[in-house]
Formats: sequence, C-alpha cells, structure tokens
Amino acid sequence: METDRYAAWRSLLQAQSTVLRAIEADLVGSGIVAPTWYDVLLQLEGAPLGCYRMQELAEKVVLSRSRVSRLVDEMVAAGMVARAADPSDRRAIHVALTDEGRAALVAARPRYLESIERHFTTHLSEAERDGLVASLSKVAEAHSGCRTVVA
Amino acid sequence: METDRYAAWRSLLQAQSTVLRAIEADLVGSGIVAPTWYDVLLQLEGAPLGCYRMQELAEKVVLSRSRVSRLVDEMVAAGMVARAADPSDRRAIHVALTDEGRAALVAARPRYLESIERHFTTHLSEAERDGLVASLSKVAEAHSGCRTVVA
DNA sequence: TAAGATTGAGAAGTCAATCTTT
DNA sequence: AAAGATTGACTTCTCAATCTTA
Repeated sequence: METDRYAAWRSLLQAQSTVLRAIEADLVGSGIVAPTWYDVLLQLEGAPLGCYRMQELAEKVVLSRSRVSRLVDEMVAAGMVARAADPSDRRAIHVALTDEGRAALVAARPRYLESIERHFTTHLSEAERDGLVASLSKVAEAHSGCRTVVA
Repeated sequence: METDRYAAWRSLLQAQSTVLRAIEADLVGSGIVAPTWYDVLLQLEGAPLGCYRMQELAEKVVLSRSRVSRLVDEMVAAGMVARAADPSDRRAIHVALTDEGRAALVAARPRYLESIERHFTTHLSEAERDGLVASLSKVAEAHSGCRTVVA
C-alpha cells in the first residue's frame, strides 16, 4: 500500500525535527557552542590528516560550500579553527582545529552526548539502534555513488 | 560505548539530508509544487474536518507559526488554499484546500511518491521499514508529552 | 576549461513583540 | 491575563556569479 511505503520516510522527518528541537532547547544559553559549530569541531577532530578542505568539510557537516565558507569565517574570528594553504594545490584551503577549538569541543561534548542520549538514544533498545544504523546506512550508501546519475 | 550510542543519531541526520537533497534535485524545474507546499497540501487533505487552524498546521508540517503564517499568505495568493474564520472562536483561523490546491496535490503526488520510493523506500525491506516506523515512533511519542518538562 | 573557494542577492526559517479575541 | 495569529528584525542557508589556480 502506498501509505505504508511512505510511512517510514514521514517517521524519519518527524523524529529528526522533534529531537533536534529538543536538543536545541536543552542547550540554549548554556555557554556551549551551537550545534552547527559543534558539528564542525567534531568532524575536524575526526579528520584523518587533522584537517579537511572546505569542500570536504561541507560534505561532512551537510551544508552548502558557501555556508561553510561563512561558518569558517566566523569560527576563525572566534579562534576555534584556522585556515591553512595547501602547498600542493594552491586552489585548496585546509581547515584545522586550534587548541581553543579543541577545548570548546571537549567542553561541549558531554552536554551534547547527554542531550542526545536523553532525547533520542534512551528511547531505543540496542537492537533498535543497530537496526536504524543498518537501514539508514544502506540508504546513504545507495546515494554515495550517485553524484552523477546520468551520463 | 559512547560512540555506538551516538551512531544511530548520526545515521538519521545523514540519511535525511542526503535523501532530501536527492528528492529536491529530482523535482527542480518540473512544474511541481515545492516540498514545503506539497507538505501543506498533503496535511490539509488529511485533515479530519477538512481544515486546520494555523497552529495545528504548523505542528503538522513542523514549522514555526510565523513561517506558516507567511507560507499560507503565499499559497492563498497562488490560489492553493483559503483562510476562513472560525465562528465559534474568532481568534482562530481555518485553512483549507481550494479546488486548485487539490488539483496541484493530485498532480504532484505521483512525482513525490516516485521520488521518495526511488531515493529512500526502495533501499529498504518491508521489515526494515516497519522497524524504522516502530523505533522512530517511540522516539516521537516520548516527546509528545514533554512540551513543558519543568513545572 | 575545470576545480576550489568566496561573494552578492535573496529565500527560508526563527524569536520576540504586537494586535485581537477569550 | 492568556490564547491565536501576524508582523518586524534577524539568522541561517542556498544558488549563481566571480575570482584564482591547475
């Protein structure tokens, strides 16, 4: 039935926005970096070479390149990250954590983990979590090779 | 492990944005109403009494009241929906589909269903879809009673 | 010409303040 | 005073155009 095949997608949209709002409400005015900044810091911490090019970072945090460009502007001004030239390709620009950025990440992490735990994770069993990861990864992977679908 | 408890949430964010972008890319320039409008039309179609108050509509489509207020402005101008006074409470305003809105919905529906099918549903088994709905509904329900957590 | 990053213009969305009715 | 809707000022985000290097 059409409705059933559509239901999973609706659940996804509904759940994400509900939880996201709860987390934001949770953290507002706490002195902790905002979700978008937190995500940038987190991704950079996990970068294999310690930094990403702007474009890579944009993919990781799921924002447009232009948005990331401005975000990095602000975060550089706040001392959280630093831009660096790539000697091998002078078109590219690397972004890396500063000590201050790493400290902000460390300070924010427990608050975010706790909030995600409380508003999302705790409502699911281990099996349900595993199921979500398995299902949603399948969806995401199906798209990873599709940047250019048509020849 | 902390990372594992966090993984399901990350999957969710990643999958939603990936699929949403694919759907939008799919439908751009097709003459079909944009996703936000489609969602409004869809919700109004499903309204038990054929209409919603602004506030109810805002909850359904997961947008702020102010955003919905402006959205409805535009959609009224486009002839898709109509505002109507509530005789029993003159503070409230009802929004309902017009014939034109219903026609736009009917025209758009197969395109949206097909796109959601192709970018999302088709990648999941029936069991996986059921699992998603079950898990994510639990999360959403856990929040429905939490509008005012603290006394 | 292509790829990488940034900038300009504007769309989409939010919060706080306001107006009206209860 | 409180609930429902709208408005004003603002943040967030995107697309298209541009600049620079490959």
